[in-house]
Amino acid sequence: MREPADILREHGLSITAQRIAVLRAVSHRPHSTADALTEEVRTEIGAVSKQAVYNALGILADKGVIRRIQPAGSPALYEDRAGDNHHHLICRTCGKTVDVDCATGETPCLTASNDAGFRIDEAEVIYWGTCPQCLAAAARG
Amino acid sequence: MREPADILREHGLSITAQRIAVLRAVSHRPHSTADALTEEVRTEIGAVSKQAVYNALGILADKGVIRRIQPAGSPALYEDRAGDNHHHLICRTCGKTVDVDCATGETPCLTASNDAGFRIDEAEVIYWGTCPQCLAAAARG
DNA sequence: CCACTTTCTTGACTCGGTCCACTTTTTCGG
DNA sequence: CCGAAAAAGTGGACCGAGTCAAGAAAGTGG
Repeated sequence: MREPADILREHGLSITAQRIAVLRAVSHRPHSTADALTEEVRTEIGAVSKQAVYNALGILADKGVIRRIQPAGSPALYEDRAGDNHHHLICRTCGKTVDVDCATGETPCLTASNDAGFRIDEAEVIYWGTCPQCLAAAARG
Repeated sequence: MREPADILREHGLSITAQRIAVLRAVSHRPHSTADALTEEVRTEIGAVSKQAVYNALGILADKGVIRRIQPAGSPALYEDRAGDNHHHLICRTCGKTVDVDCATGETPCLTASNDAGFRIDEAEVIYWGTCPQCLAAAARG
């Protein structure tokens, strides 16, 4: 990821320590919750309000700089890989989340079998399963 | 859907007025929130506690009788079409939710391009877009 | 450097959902 | 049928994630 300040400038956003730290945190720890990112930001700049973090995450997600994913039964996660509409694979046991590219190409799966007249702009895909570690743990008993 | 009481019996669940009414409500109004279903159940049997509804929805979803979907930014929705792993198409503007069958077959999309060693058991797909009505409304301006 | 806009802070609050202690129903063996 | 024992339901407190709102503190542009 490029310099956080540049990214903010390019999107016409004011440049603040909080936003820069949030961007760094997302980039450094993708697939983290707002809470975890707040922690990370605090270790970097000392203090932030939870609101500032939500604010930054919200506007950055709006601008398409970062991406928000909201898996069922979990708080929202944020990642800096945005704009390529890749998908996610989540472990039901430990919650580990990994990126997956879609087999069908660049802007994948954007065609439903029957679109019912909708204009579709995004296909969100989450694969649920069990990660290798948890599989091994289960096998051991 | 078959007789609610039979369904409950088949899954070894006690037969209660609340559960029957919940099943009927889900069947009658698919893609509803727990709250809306509680309303529906109340008109049918007079009163239920919110807990009883959550309880019934939870256990029925566990048994695979109904399916729970949790779109980003919305409370969970429930539907009685379960077990065929179909997908959903949701309007960003009005929230209308419709079912879509997957183009690729019976148990669709269960293969990620790179499974990272996970054992995948479900592929959850949500198409986001704008429904015909909202498109028309936007065009009128 | 100053006015003005944007952002941050703090703290209350909402919403969806869960927990818990207790009462009511169901179920099932006699 | 009847009467435990088990399963569900009730009501109310509670929780976590996220939002709202008002005032304080930057950032921005002339």
